[in-house]
Amino acid sequence: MDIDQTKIPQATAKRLPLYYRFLEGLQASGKHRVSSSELSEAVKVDSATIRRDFSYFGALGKKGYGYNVNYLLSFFRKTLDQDELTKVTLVGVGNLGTAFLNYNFSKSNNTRIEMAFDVDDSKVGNVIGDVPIYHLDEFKERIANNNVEVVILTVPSHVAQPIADQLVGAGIKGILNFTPARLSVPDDVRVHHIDLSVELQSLIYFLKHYPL
Amino acid sequence: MDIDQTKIPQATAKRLPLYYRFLEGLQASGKHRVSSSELSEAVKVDSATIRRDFSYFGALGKKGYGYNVNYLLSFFRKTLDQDELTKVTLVGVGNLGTAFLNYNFSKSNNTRIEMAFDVDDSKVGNVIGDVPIYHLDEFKERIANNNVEVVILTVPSHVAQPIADQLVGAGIKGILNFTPARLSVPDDVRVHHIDLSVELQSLIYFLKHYPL
DNA sequence: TAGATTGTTAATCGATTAACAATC
DNA sequence: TAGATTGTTAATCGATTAACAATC
Repeated sequence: MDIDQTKIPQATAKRLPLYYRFLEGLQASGKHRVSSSELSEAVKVDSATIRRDFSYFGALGKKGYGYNVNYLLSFFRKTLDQDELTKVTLVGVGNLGTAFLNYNFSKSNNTRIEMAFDVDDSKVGNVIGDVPIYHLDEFKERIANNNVEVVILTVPSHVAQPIADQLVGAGIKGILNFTPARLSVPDDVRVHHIDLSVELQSLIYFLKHYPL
Repeated sequence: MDIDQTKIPQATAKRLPLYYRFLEGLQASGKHRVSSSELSEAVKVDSATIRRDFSYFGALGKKGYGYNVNYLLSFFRKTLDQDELTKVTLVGVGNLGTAFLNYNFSKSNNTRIEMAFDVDDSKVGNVIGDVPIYHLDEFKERIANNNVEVVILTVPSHVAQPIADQLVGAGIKGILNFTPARLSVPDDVRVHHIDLSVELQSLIYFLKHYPL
């Protein structure tokens, strides 16, 4: 029943959550109206890019006026499915995993870390940041009952691939991979990779070799 | 004394640390020779892209043979300044900050988190993962003695901008920003932004709207 | 030599952005 | 109307990749 959004560029799609979050802030502060140049200043994206991004969804603004905050927000709420709760699971309750459980991502969002998994029996049975920790062996049965599609993967890198295989076998369709390992997954599984050490290394490289 | 590397595309520069890490693994496993297609399989980057990336640095391989692991590795070691230690500081010892301190990034690398800072007196004076925690008020004087150029920023988002201003005032040139806030910094300061919640949101958006 | 694999050419693709006519 | 700001055109830019001549 979707309008064909296939043509929306990936770069645009990646910015949508950012726009959304800022618009929430605007609404909370009671603003009713915003221009692409104000938005640009706030989210650090060129104003032409913002107008172009919005235009993929039709004519959302009014010439000479700008955009109506409430309208834009409710439009993006639908577009981003902010009404449906997306259930997320975390696998690997180490340093980083624990931080994410406490952090709890979800703050006022449509996502919620429902459960976490680990193989360490001293962690299994505990609750961190309201999230219960189960043994990884129970993964498949637990998510089957729970309709989970996305996993945040924070395990040691040498077990990342076998565990990813297990997750995929259990029906997971999206993995947010914080492991250094490059995962091999079937075509219908989407992996977004955040490689913290590469990020730090490349920042340093840029600093030394691309003076501003 | 640098060769002019200004022309190396940013996309290439971002992949260098990745190549480097994988080559270290190859060397450790005793391999002497590797082809662009083997590399491609491992790091999930098209083999033509890899050859193109390498070619920015000259002819690093041999036709019909591939690349010599040791040679490539020592070349990239120089290029990535893996011999110089880059001192890094972490600001904001909350959940995420603590995870990074324990995690310690640096594992066998050229980076080391030297110090951490927070404003919470119950944290100041502690040591986490060998890293001492100081009060943020001491930031400027402590880094002045220490030659630190890069900060990992893991503070609450509502204080991110004022604290960034303070860091910049102390002479910091690179910030790895884990805050949702979009930072305004002078032109000569480089900010890489990792927005965890946007990453999760956009993964979910892709899953729902870009079926594979 | 025969086989393998590089380095590069050339085409394609996706994303960005200046500029401005349209129009509220 | 005068002023402001959109939505879009057109140009530019940066990155990717198929294909293949060169050559080890």
